[in-house]
Amino acid sequence: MRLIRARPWPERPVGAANKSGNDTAATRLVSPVLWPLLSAGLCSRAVANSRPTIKDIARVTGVSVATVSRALRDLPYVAPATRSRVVEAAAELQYAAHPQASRLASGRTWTIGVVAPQFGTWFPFRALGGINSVFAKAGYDVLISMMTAPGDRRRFLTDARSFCRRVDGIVLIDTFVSVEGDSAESFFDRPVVAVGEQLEGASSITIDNRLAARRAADHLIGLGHERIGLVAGPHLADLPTPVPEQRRLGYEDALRAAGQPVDPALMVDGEWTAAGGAAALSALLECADQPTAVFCMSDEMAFGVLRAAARRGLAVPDDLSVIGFDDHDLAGALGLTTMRQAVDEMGVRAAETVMALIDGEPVADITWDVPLMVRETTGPLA
Amino acid sequence: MRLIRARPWPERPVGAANKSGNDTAATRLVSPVLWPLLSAGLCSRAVANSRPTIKDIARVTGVSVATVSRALRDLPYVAPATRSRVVEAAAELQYAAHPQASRLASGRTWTIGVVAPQFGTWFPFRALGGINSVFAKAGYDVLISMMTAPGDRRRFLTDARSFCRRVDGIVLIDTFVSVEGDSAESFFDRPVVAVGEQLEGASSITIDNRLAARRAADHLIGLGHERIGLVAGPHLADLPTPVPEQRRLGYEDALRAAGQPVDPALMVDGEWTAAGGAAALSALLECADQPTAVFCMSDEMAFGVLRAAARRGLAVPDDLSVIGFDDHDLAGALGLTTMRQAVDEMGVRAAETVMALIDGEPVADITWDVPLMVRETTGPLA
DNA sequence: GTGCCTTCTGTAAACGTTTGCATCCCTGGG
DNA sequence: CCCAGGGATGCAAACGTTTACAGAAGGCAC
Repeated sequence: MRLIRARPWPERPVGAANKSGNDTAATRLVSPVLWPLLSAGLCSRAVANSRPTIKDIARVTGVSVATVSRALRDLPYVAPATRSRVVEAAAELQYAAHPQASRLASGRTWTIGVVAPQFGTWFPFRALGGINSVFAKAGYDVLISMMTAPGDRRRFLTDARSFCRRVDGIVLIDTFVSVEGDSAESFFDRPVVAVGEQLEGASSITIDNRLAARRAADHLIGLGHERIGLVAGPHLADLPTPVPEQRRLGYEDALRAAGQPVDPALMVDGEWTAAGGAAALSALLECADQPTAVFCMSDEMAFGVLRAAARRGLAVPDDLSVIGFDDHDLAGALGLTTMRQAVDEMGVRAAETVMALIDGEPVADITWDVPLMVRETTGPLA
Repeated sequence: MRLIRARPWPERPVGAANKSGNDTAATRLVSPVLWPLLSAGLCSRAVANSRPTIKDIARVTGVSVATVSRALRDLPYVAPATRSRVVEAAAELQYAAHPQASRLASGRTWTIGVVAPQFGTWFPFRALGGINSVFAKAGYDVLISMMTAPGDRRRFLTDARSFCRRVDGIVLIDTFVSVEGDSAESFFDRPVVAVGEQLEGASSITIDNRLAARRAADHLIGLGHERIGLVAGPHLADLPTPVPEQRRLGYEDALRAAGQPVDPALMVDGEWTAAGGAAALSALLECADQPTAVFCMSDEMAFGVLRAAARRGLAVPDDLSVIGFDDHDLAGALGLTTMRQAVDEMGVRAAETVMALIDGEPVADITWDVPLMVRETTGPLA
């Protein structure tokens, strides 16, 4: 991709030339259209700085700024001939509206805020990819913001209030913020869509974690396994998410429905990381009655489990079946059986939902399906 | 994290109440400070909408808006007593400056644009994490933008020009944009820092791909390997990056320095994906003279190679040594020997560099070190 | 011809800040 | 006592749009 030169009249010593009007042809670097205006001293600072304003277009075309504004925004009540003259002049001058001015006057920012506790982990990152692709097409800017635990509450509130004003709508990703005594929409004063969580006053795009976990465990049970370990993700101190609990409950649901005992010794902590998953498998294998299958609450932990199994010489799935949760980028290539959480698609849908809300259309909460992806790490009990 | 109620005077039917002044005590939901102003009809629309402006603070404290503006921004020439009165009133009214208005008047947007060809891949994502953490602390907003091949050039240019105006500085991640006939800085009219690429007129944070690749191959050579395969990433059609070629050259440098032949049959395409890496290993193993070690241009491809090796019953590193490139999140946990490209640190540095440029400080280009991380997938020739 | 739409255009007032300049007051040196 | 100087403050003009409102011109029915 090549960018062509964007500034046809660059770096001229503005103030002097503009005011004294003693330019010679040699120093003329301005657009032919603009030149008469400049030399007549009719030019605003912005133009001299090579940024034409709506006023300059008005002067070039001989209409008022109001008409220019209407013409460029495709509003009605502009004569076709006038409109095309204005549009042409704008193109010639390479006019682009000053975003801040337009926003101040109209109140519309054409920006969407995407808020996540962090942008260093798989989930928000994948969601952001989907979200961004939609907004880019629709002409919205995407402003990202990490919502961290408020050390200074007053500062935090000011920031949050200020943030809202910069955007037309908000997408929350896994923030698990509870808005005390107020709905999300009225707190943020903007349409809000929550991905991966339920929030009062916000539309939500979620999955049924409990059901999905149950179906993962059911898959193992269906293969004949009777000792099924759980590699759980812990609660994070500053993130009050119900997700790990829901997945644990789903796992227990499946065991109970199958008449299997729920054994705390089979439930270990994997820290949401591959290294944690590897350690978790070691812990599980120290059980007197070792599991023949393991359900991991995330694919990353499952990768760790697979690695640890390989090092111990356990064959997967013959000696040990492993199922994950997420359908991480690498899961397919590594053959991991898992529950597919289509985060990018959820992000796309979240973006579409925000835009619908902004346009005043009614929307419904969505529970996204979590299909089982059977690959090569699960098999029948040997 | 809990958010306390942000709007002490919500949802009152503004126009009517404000103008007619017939409010009863029962409908009083406004702040005690604000109430007298409201009932006296002294209130601006923004306040009635529960957004106090600088004018309201001026009225409450009995000073001019200029003084309020100065006081809140810690400018000199404000009496301590005045300043504290203003600050208190602002806190009481939960005042936050209107971002667009402030930006229009001052020209400073307090926003940084981060541009990448896509936000769905490992590199820009990790970089964004580092970049965002810095800017969040420094009080900058982060605006992300995908730079896609311009289908409509005029539209693209307008967009680019408009984008620039929204930001104080720009971070380019792996965009490999060439700015025809103009330097990046003058094209964008803003300070520009490029991560992972060199660009005229931009400060760059890069690695020496050729040298790093050479050191990866040297590591294998040092272990005694004499048939070393290369799993290469292809050029992507719309992304004219020199990276794959540089890494290939580094690989060849190492072979030549060791007196080993450069055999085209040992260089195969891995498509930058794990699946592609797996396929690439299959191709390599069809050589008459099979490689005993493989250098992969990315960790993701290396993961695919490891997986394919395991399926074929090849022991790593005894039958096959594998080295990757990147130090992907999972590389450590999976024991992959690799060249560490500390993308998040590079992102942090890029962010700091942009801020330095904005503040007018001089900065130098940086070549980031790429250390060898020896783990468990490489070993001496058996 | 008159009155009334409709279409088109212009005037000017927002929008909520920042900032150059003028003014006022106070202090201290002469 | 006068005057210079500087701290503190206010006034008002930007900044570049959008938009309510007014008015002009033309068409049409009566």
